[in-house]
Amino acid sequence: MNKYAKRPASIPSLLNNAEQLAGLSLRELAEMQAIATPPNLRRDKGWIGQLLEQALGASAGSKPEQDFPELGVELKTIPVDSRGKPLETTFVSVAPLTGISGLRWQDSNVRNKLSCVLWIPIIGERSLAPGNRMIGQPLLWQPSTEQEHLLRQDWEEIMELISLGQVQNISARHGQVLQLRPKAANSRALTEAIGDQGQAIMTLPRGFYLKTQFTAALLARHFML
DNA sequence: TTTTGATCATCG
DNA sequence: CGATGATCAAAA
Repeated sequence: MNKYAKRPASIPSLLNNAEQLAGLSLRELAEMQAIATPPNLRRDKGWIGQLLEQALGASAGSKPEQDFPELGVELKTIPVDSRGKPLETTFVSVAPLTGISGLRWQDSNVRNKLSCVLWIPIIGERSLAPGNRMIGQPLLWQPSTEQEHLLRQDWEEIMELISLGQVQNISARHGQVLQLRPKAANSRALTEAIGDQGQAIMTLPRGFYLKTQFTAALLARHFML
């Protein structure tokens, strides 16, 4: 493993590359990549994700698609404590707020992104400096039948409310495993949505997030193997 | 401005 | 002390 990471040609090779990173601290990986380690994440909230993307040869930059489109794999880092429990909900994708009539689960961004995910746990409490956090054992995951059913139910319920102009009445409590929450740099960043009379309104952009209970269960299965 | 990567700050 | 809602930075 060096700083000139190649795009893996296959899923097994990607998984193998990820396994080679397990046990390293983020500082060690950053040094191998010749990337500076920030003292905290206040101004570098995407640092961990970008570090792993580069190390594994993921597509550069921001795209609404998967990180490894030719493999159909999405890369996600997930902060966990020393017991492997997620510290945060996991962002999945921005929620479409307009032009959603006829949009089906099968064609949704949420399903597309979650169809195959390479999870990389990052072990370390918030108090731990980013460079001292450790890379955990990766997990290649595809939703089970039950998991996909839960995701679909939540997604369909939330999308129906959005299409009915109820965006502003949806709280993060809707849904069992998937939640809709604001996703914006600040409260002034607005996007178009449907109002309760069917009119166009401006509102905060929203994102779909996986609840910690869901990701915890998903990781627990792996850690117990 | 919107997408990516997320963490921060506060409340019950 | 976990969940919810708010917010941060970079790239395109």
